[in-house]
Amino acid sequence: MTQTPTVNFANFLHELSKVTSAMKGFMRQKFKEHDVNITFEMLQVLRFLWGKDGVNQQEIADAILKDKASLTYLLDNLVRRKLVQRTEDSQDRRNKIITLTDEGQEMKDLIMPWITEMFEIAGRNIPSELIGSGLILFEAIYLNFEQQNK
Amino acid sequence: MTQTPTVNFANFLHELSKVTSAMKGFMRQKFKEHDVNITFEMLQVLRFLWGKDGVNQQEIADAILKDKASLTYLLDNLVRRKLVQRTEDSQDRRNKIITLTDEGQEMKDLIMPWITEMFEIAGRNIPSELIGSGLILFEAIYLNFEQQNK
DNA sequence: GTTTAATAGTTAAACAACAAACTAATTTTA
DNA sequence: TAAAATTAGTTTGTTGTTTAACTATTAAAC
Repeated sequence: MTQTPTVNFANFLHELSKVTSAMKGFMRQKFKEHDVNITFEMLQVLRFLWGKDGVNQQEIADAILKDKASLTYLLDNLVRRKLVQRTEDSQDRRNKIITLTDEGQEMKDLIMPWITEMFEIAGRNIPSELIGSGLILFEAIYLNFEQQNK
Repeated sequence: MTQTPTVNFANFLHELSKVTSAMKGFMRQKFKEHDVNITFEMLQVLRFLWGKDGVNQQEIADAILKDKASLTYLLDNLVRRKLVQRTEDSQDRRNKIITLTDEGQEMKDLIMPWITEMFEIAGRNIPSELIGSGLILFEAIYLNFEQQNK
């Protein structure tokens, strides 16, 4: 067990924010260049649906780490843009089933290459073992907080 | 030079979000428990000022990675809570100098231990070399995006 | 079987982020 | 020095997040 100096961790958080905003910024730039009127957060929803369509809001929320109130709001905006639609689930009327519209489905072909490009840039000249360490590190930190909240 | 699979990176982003929200959640919890009416973002401003008081808004914005419009808003909220004050800079009247009030200064003694605790929890049982790898990784990713935007 | 729990989704209010347009002050440059 | 460019800060509009209270529906417990 090693004691990690606080100052090191403060740096860590700072760099982490820089990476997050660089990635968001990259996508925002792409959207702007191609006149695609969506946000990074809406993309998170679409990206999930491109992989698995026809689920309820809670499942999307859990998958992309947002609460259900945020999802309601995000989906309102996606419905307004005619990219997804809500249907009531006749099996369980508490659920609303979210499906992509044709337009929402088609966006995949346009946008997925940008995501690939973003990850390609991010990982440029970085050994995959280093990415692996990052993953292990994140999981360890997250587990530490989980442990704390028990 | 190793090619990093996209799927790996998507995971990376996901875990990164989990860590970020665990940390924000931890602080939010502390604030709530002790009836401290500030947010994580306001804390970022205070934390900077505890280290260096009496600077203009842009310097704070650059240091904590926010744009100046967000800073205007955050400072409005901090002024309303009587934790900081704005003064016009007589040397350069474009500037507004931000200083802590006594109350804002005193909060340091209350809150800093929570930040230390947060970092202590985060780093529990994590070798400092792994944190070091994380830092190197972030800096590399960030530089990749910087390079891209030249 | 009726009461109680839990689950899915919505709403409202306060807070925050981002872009774009704006004012005011200072610096550069021609 | 006068015009142009830069810098600091504000404002507005749209979007996103969080908490808490709320409705409706389903499942569990008694």
